[in-house]
Formats: sequence, C-alpha cells, structure tokens
Amino acid sequence: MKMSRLLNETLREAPSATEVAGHQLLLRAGFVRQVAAGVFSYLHLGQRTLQKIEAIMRQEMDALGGQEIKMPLVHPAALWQASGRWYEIDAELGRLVDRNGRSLTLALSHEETLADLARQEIHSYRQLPQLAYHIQTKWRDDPRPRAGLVRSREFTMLDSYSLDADEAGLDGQYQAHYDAYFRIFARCGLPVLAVQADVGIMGGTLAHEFMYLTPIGEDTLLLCDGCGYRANRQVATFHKPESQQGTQTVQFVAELVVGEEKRERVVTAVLSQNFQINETKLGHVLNAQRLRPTAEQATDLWLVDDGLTGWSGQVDKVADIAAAQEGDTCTNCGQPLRTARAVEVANIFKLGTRYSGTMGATFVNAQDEARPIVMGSYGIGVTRLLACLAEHHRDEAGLVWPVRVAPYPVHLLALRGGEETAESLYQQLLQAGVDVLYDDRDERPGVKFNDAGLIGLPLRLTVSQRSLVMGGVEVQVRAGGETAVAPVATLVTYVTSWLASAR
RNA sequence: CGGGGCGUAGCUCAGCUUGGUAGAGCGCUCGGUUUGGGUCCGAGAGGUCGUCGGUUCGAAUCCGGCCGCCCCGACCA
Repeated sequence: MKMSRLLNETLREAPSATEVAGHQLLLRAGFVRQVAAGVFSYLHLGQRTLQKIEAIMRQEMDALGGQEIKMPLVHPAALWQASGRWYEIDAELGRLVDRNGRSLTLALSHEETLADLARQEIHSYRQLPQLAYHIQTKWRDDPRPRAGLVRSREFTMLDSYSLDADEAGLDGQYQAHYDAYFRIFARCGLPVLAVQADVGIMGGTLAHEFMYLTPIGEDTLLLCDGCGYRANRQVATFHKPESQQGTQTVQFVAELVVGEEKRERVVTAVLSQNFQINETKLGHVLNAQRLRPTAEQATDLWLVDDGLTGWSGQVDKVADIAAAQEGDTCTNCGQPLRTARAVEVANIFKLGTRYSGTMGATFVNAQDEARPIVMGSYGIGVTRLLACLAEHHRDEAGLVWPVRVAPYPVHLLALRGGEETAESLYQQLLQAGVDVLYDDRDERPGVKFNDAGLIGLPLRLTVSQRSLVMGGVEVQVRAGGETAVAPVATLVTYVTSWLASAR
C-alpha cells in the first residue's frame, strides 16, 4: 500500500477530547476515527490490524472444532422476550420498531439467536456436541462510553457457543476455550490473567474473565501471591476476622423482575463497620436486576453479612455481602490479598440450561427422553483487544506493533536519491509476498520518520542516497531500534528471513 | 441518570470577564527555498463562532432552552 493513497493523514496533535495514551496514538496514527460517542470508523490500518487479530482467532477456534457462522445484528424482540432478557435488561438493549410495527433488538450478544438455531436444528444427542462461532458487531447502549475503543457502544466480538448433552461435555468445551483464549492472547502479544468472575447479564453458573492489567482498567481484581487466587472484586471472597468492631447498615431499593413484571423491595444490609458493601453479591442474594441506594424507608428485608457477630436486630437472611479490599486475608492460604486494575478483554460462561430451558431448545437422549441442551458462551472483544494492544505496545514515538498483528510488517521509506530503488524494492517485496506500507509521498525526511515511528510497523526500510552510499538499505527494528544496512540485491531475502524468525 | 467541563477555520487553541468590522500556530493551495528526524520565506483560500430563542441600536461575548462531546460517579465486554 502506498501512503500517498491512504485516505487519512496522521495527526500532529491528539484531538482534545481524548485522554488515554493508546487511544490517542490510534487516532494520531490514523487507525480509527470517532463518529459518535462510543462509535468508531476503522480506517485502513485499523482494519488491517483487526483482520490480523481475527485471523488468529479463526485459527484457534477452528482448531477447537468450531464452525464459523454469522448471525444477524438485528433480532426479533420475540427471541429476547422468550429468554426473558427483554424484561431483565433495561436501556442497554437497543430496541427499535420496523415499518410494520414489529419490535426488534440490536444484538447485545447472541445467546438467544444461537439457542433459536439450536432448537430448530438439534433434535438428537447424536448431533451433539456442537461448537459454533462468529465475529460480529454488538450494540450495547452503554451509559458511559469512555477511553476510546476500551469501552464503546458498538464493538466487534468473537463469540462462540457450545452445545452439549451434559455437564461433562460443557466442562470439556469450557476448558478448551479457557486454554485457546490464552493461546489467542499470547499470539496477539497481550499479557492476560484469568480470574473468577460474575456471570452478569449472561446468566449461568460459572464464569471466568480474561484481564489485561492496566491503570486505565475499570475492573478491580483481588490477587493472592501466596496461592494464586485471582478474582474480580465483584465475586472475590476473603477471610473475615472473628471479632468485629461496630456495625453499619446500608439501605437499598432492589428491583426484581418476575416474568414480565417489575417489583421493588426495600432492603437493609447489615455488616461490620470495617467492611464495604459488595453490591454484586447483594444483588445475587436478592436475585435483583438493579439496586439503587435509598434512605429511611420501611424495610422489607434485613440482610446480614455472614461475618458479622454481635448483631441483635432482625435477621431475615445471612449471606456474604462484603467487598474484599487490599490487604484482606486470602480464604485459601491466609496470605494478604492485593488489588490491581484491569480491562476485561474476554469472558467465558457456563450457561447450562439458562437459555435452552427458557427457549425450549431440547434434544432426545439415548433413553428417548427430552432434555434441554447444555450451553456455554465465550467471547473476546476484538476491538477492545485492539485498544489494549495499542495501550501495551507503545513508546514515546508512537505505537510498536508485534509482527503478528501489525497492519503491515514492513514500512518502506523512500528518501531523496532512493526513489527509484525504493520503487523497485516495493515491487520485489510484493512479489515475494511481503505486505509493505510504502511511503512514496513527497515529504521531508523528518515527516516520514516521525510518521513511521507513530504508526509503528515492526521493520523500517529506508532507501536514500546516503543509505546507498553506505551499501544499500537501512533496516531498523521498531521495537528496540537496532539498525543495520542490507545490500539492495539481497534485501528481499533479508526481510523475509527476518520476518520468518520474528513470527 | 447525578456532578463537573467544553463546543470559535481540517487540528490545537486565543478572543468572552468589561457587547462595537472574527484571530494565531500547524495543516491546505500557489511560487520560491530546503532535502536523514514534523525546513524557511512570500502570497492566498478557508469560519451561518453547535443550535434555537431572549435581552440590546448592536451578541462569539450577557440570559434561557435544546443538541453534541469529554471527565468523575452510578453502570458496563
């Protein structure tokens, strides 16, 4: 690709309404442009990077025996009414009405659509297990998009769905995804941790999240260096000391959804003064869709933390409703827990029969009995992964792409006196199957060098009068910066062998 | 949805306090210059000052509504 033909230009300064470094670089280097809050266009370089990431994902999902499909962005509301999520999820679900007055939703995820497919196609245990995946657009009308692609409203996700006859089958597919996701992140060049997680709006019985540790993250993790315990704060447990000083009460209105009806109950939570309330845990105990703080209303339910001693007031229910904090004691090994901030780049859920049960996706087993299909769902935020890669792989000059996900592996710069040689090398590299970004623009050297640093392709080739006098082409590795001069005659071999060893 | 901030040329911003002919740098066009780290000189194009309304002889500037964007919180892949 010739840079003179690229639609976008690089930006000398970051747009003012941006704060996160990785996002600023994606904008400045011309990978993405913002269209609306949480909505982005992917320009050529961004799209190329996404394609590299997606190719790795397809390889790993195919290796699991997955079959690629594609489900729609627009769904009939009836599917979401059947699962109950039409009622459970509030404004985050995009709803629209077609010209005939039929209610539709925008895909927030695809459990319903896949369960609907399963109930049409799967009849017998002989057809199981199954694994289907797709890479598709999601719309979640997030109340607060932020940090560019880290938290957007429209985003791309790799999501896969497993169908099994029993729990043992689900366990196997869940574990297979757990392992495959680590391989995907390793190949993309993003370090991640897997932690125990809340099932959130997906429902089900067990979930893990894959976390990239970074201060720009919005999730808080609790980590134990003693035994390796790792959990999202939403579900993290900790050892509560025997003697606790004082009690506090916190009052909430819990919104419950029963079928199509919404109900509210006023709940007073009671816990030690030293603890913080964990609203995720509280919500689960109450089976509430939402909690909102309130004050001084007649309490319907008294909920007491299981670590509290010496509470003499009313008790309707006892449960763990306290949030683990930095320095709390690990339940497993007694060591102190530490906290870290992270971005959730993927999650995997054991759905069980959450969707197959409500939507009637059943099969007949060998005993001729109808059984709900046992499901799992698994997702990686592709565009969020792009954001995390930009955040992780950068320096003062710009982005520093790993070879495997770089939009192009090679950046060829033609400077004065090197134009003809550069043009020839460009053609030779293309013929050798090397994708090249070729800076053929009529710009000064400084502009080209700065843009090359900003875009951050792995290998920079500079051809100029000076380099030719020195013996050929200057080759610089973006990560690390070491330079060499390669003869023009053997440059293509030099580049292909470097790339082969770097992959 | 609560709190805060912002909206002036493609980008970054000044001008608003104290109302009176709309500015700078970068970018863009043309000419020259320079050519290995975002050259330099000259000429030029480009803006209904987010939008609607109000106050006023007169509004980018004061007042109000609305829209949009960002940050914090609630929330979230």
